[in-house]
Amino acid sequence: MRKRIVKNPEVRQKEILNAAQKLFEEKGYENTPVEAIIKAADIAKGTFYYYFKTKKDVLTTLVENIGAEMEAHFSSIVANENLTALKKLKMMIRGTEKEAIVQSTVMEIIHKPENRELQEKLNIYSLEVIAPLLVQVLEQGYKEGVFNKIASLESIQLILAGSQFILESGLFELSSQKRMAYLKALQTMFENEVGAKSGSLSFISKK
Amino acid sequence: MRKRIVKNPEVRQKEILNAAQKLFEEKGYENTPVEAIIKAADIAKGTFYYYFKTKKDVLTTLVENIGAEMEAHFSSIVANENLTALKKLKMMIRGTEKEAIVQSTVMEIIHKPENRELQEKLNIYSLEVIAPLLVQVLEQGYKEGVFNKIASLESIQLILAGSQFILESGLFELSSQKRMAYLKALQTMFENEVGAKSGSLSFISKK
Amino acid sequence: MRKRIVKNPEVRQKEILNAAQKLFEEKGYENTPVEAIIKAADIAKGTFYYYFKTKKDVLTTLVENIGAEMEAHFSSIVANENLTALKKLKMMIRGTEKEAIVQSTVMEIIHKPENRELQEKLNIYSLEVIAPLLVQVLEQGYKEGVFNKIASLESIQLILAGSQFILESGLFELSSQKRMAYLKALQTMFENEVGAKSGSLSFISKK
Amino acid sequence: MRKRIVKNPEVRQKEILNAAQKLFEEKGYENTPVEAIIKAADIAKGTFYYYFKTKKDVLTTLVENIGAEMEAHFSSIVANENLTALKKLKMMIRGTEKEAIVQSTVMEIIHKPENRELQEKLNIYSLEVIAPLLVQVLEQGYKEGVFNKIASLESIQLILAGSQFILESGLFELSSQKRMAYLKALQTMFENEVGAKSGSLSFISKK
DNA sequence: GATGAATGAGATTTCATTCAT
DNA sequence: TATGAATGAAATCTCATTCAT
Repeated sequence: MRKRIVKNPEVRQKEILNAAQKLFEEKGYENTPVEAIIKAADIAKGTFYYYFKTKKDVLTTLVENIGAEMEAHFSSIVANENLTALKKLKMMIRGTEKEAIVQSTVMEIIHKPENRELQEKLNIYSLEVIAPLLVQVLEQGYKEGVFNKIASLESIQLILAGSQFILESGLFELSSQKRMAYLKALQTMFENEVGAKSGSLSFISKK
Repeated sequence: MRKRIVKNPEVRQKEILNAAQKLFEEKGYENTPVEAIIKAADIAKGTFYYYFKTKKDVLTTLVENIGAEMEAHFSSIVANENLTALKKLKMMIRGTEKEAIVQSTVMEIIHKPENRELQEKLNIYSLEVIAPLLVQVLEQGYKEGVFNKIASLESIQLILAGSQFILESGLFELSSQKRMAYLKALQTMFENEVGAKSGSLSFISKK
Repeated sequence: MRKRIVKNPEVRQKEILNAAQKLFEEKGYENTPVEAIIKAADIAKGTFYYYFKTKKDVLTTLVENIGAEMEAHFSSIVANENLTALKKLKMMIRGTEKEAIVQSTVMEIIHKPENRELQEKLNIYSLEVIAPLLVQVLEQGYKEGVFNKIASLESIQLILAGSQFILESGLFELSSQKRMAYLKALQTMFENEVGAKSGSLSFISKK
Repeated sequence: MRKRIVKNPEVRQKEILNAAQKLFEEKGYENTPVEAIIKAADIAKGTFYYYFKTKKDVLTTLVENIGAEMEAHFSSIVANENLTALKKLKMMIRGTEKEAIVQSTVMEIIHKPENRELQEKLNIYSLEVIAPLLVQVLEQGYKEGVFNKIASLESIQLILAGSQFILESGLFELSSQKRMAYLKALQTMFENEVGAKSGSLSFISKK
């Protein structure tokens, strides 16, 4: 029998989650047997089911955590008083170098078609949490005079949802030309929605 | 042992599809074991796999058929030379009474979150097939002078994808107020994209 | 974490036994997880295993206690110098009103087929402890002249074991007629074994 | 993947049963994991659960089969017109050399304490099937004049049940002396019940 | 003495899929 | 073409028991 290793439950749960995340990342959710998670986390099967009701439960928790990270990340951008609305928007849409790295892990997982489920949950999260933050930035932009309309939360969500489905779901194979065309469309729609000068949001479609 | 019942292959395949569609509708794709399909179709397991390579293959075929119906339906609208672009747009977006019925079956299936898979495939189909038809109508509208821009296929797809995810995925519980707000946003975006007079596409958000 | 509640060890053990007995009674030994016992006794798992080596150990202790009660009960009957052998025999086999109540709890537990284990252990106990007491009474009866043979311990045990298996195991569904037939057979066998007049032990089969 | 081996379902079931019986015999029911049966029968796990609902189901079927064998065996003895009642009784109780071998397999399984469950079922079977056959023989003996009473089915069942519990359950460790004492008691009880001359059933307790 | 996280063996279930007939 | 027994991977579930704190 394996040596009993007692740990702080939260730490243990975190470890299981980390192991699972790594595996989901590498193989996808469907292709990761619970057995693999157990081995990676170096725990007993019983322990797994002691911490999580089902395998899907791991996924849910994972997404919730990732979502919370995203929220923290974007919130901090929005809260930063030293940035202009445009700067913020750019950071939120394109990511900065540093943040891009943070994102990469998350996004790699998300962008695999096997991870549809994860993806979908995260998309929902984006719409519910990130979209309102975007709106805040747009309002700031309106105050700053770079935008002359305030886009509704709904329209932002529609655009976000659309771009997630098309650009990030991995359900479409997009040539870089195709992708660019979508980004251009996105840029235009955004500019329209906020009443920004044409081209002012060109960072959206800049490679 | 069951009596060996030989049937016209196409008939047999249709029977399996019908049985499967009904079950997917009721229970969702994931919650419908092949076992259930073969019972409903009154065939042996082997027969199922004689007609379909995999369970997913049934889904794919089903979606293709539904998609083809959708395409036929929308194509006929688009091809109808007696209709104005606005009429066509309205019919395509809202459906006429008759078509609404046709759609209902399809839509019932689609709107359940259990049917993620079915839904997604159909959404893709919509973007690939219906969106171009919509663009054709928009072009007709441009010629007719009701629109003063030609929206790009990409922007139409983005909008369509967004509204499908938010309004039709069943992933969000939408109060009728919320739904209305989204429809309004959709209307505005559409009007912006085609350069139509504000309110000219009010049918989108009319209850 | 639960507050650490320290109690008198004997009290604690008694509480665990009581909780277990109640559960075994209701659900049977096999269908009572240790989990249930600790909840009922409001203790931690570790505490359970501090007091009892195994789950079966609880059962054993329980049976020993019940057995000791039974022994005390029957011993007191046997030791009573004011009773004739026949009276004693009657009390031991039929029970008096008062004793019947005492027995009821025990017997309720015993008579369920789920409680095979408990039952079996108690049956063994009966054979080892009660049977010798019965023999003592038979010897008294011999001295009193109501019996003209002294039955061997072995024959008494065989009869006792048989009647326990058939009449009290709960493994057979017995109509009252059937049960009566067995009791009659039992009476006759007993009378034969002790050389009593036919009918002198009729209390065995009296309803 | 293992080569698919299709067999007549009855044959396959028999094979599983045989494998299980052998293992139960060697290790006992509780100590035989389903996994072991699967390996021994060289089948897939799915196949096991395709043929048997649960592990216990195997046991039940096994006992039913054994019971049927027993019945056939004893029935043939009873039906044999060339044998006297005493001969038959002897064969049924002691077994002939040949039959003893047949029995040995069965009995080895049964006599292990781990197999309580199997044992109990078989005991019940004995009482329901074998006891009536015994009564038939006793009736034959009555006609032949060797017995002068006809024992009731109930009394035979009580005796049988008692001897099974004490002598064959494995719940008691019996010295050969002790065993002999029980057999003697049994002999006497039997003689009493059928009104046979004392000693006429001495084969019961002959070593 | 007391706690509850951790263990791991094993039974079941679920199911898509394969293949000998 | 059609059949259904057979497969096996994987998810769960159930639990008695252990042990570091």
